[in-house]
Amino acid sequence: MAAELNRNVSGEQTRARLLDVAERLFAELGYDGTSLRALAADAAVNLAAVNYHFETKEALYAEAFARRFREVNVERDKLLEEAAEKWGGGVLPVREVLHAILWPAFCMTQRRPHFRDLLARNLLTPPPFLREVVARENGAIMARFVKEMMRSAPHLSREQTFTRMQFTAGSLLFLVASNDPIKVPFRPLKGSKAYEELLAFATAGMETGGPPL
Amino acid sequence: MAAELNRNVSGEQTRARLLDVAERLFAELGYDGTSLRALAADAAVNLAAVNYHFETKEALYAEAFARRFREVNVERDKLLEEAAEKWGGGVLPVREVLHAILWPAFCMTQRRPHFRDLLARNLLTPPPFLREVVARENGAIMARFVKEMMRSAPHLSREQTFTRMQFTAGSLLFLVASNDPIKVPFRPLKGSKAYEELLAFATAGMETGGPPL
DNA sequence: CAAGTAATCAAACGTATGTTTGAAATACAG
DNA sequence: CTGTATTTCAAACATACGTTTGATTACTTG
Repeated sequence: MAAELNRNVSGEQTRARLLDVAERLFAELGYDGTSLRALAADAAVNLAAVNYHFETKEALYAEAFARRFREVNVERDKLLEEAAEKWGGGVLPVREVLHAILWPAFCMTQRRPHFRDLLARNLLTPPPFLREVVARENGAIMARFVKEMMRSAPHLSREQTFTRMQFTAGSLLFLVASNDPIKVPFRPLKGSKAYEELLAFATAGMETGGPPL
Repeated sequence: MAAELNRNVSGEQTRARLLDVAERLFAELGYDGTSLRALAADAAVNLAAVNYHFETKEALYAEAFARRFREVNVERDKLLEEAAEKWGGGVLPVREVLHAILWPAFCMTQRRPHFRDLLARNLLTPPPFLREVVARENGAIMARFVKEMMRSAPHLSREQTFTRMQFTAGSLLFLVASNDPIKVPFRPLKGSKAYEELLAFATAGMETGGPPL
């Protein structure tokens, strides 16, 4: 009977430490490149603690990624709702819809470089055990924003809208992902300059007419 | 002395079989997910053949990826040269420059789904031993096309041009990469329709004015 | 044919991995 | 304090991996 209430005594601390270290190491070295021994040592916990608190290595990896990903999507929903209120039920400008989906992800990747790397690793080619999670989570947010975008860009078909939203997502990821500037005689734009550029690019691409059939 | 000429007796066959199987398995299962034993078995060669013909697993992986990547970039250069001739030294339309860089990659990923998956795995988050190769190869092609694009889009700064070319690359990758349509109530555009959409999106994004400073 | 190089093969080496186990320690309830 | 559930710990388990080795076969050259 003495349960359900004494959860956050000490176990929560090691659990949290494991998640944080997992986020960093998995981001830097990938899933296979990170051993649970190195992870446990870095978190200063016993090796068996991983299996005790997360059952398996895969579950730890999935949780480390999914918790930030969900944060981003919650924020996206919030921004979209706020924009909808601001425009009083009317049609949102394309730029406003794009901002709602891009800004939370941009902020999170700027604030947390490790999540940025996890995103780059898992959005296009997630490990098999993560495919379902990514597909569901990303599918839900896509469905919501495509529906909204179709109101803002009525010149696009359903498939066109979805496809161009994919372009937008790809642009975002390539902007934030660590292209190390070595070997390239350019420095990419940084910070707000970079975000303005992304928004301008995606808005123009979204607003342009379809190809001549 | 009896060397340098009897190279393609039988060794070339196993070498080629290994490369083809490597392309497929590495694409499907990733670098760590593919064991040399499974690879050799699939290619119907002895396990030690891999180390004999390629020295290491990493070298095999790098070669399997780089050979197609180089094919694409050679084609890109060719298309850009042809376009330059066609426009007689004048300024190329933005759309023409984009076509030269997008079309070869689009074709290759359509014809070879395995290379498409390798591209998705290695363009953003390559294994450490491949970072230099990708950076050099991709950096060279980027430098050439940014230089050309700056003539076609003189309203953009050097950094803007580079950044928007990154957007374009991201759009391309997200178009071709296998987003399995499960969990999403949309079907992405396919084939030439999809390519037209990509070109329209990127052209509009490239041609739009910069953000107000 | 004879000699020498290239290629194939079965077997073993050394090592690193995720997970499990059972006991010891810690914290809390009655 | 006593007893119970939660958490930590050192050790071992079972297995899979990339690579190397040394012998054997296939082939080309002189």
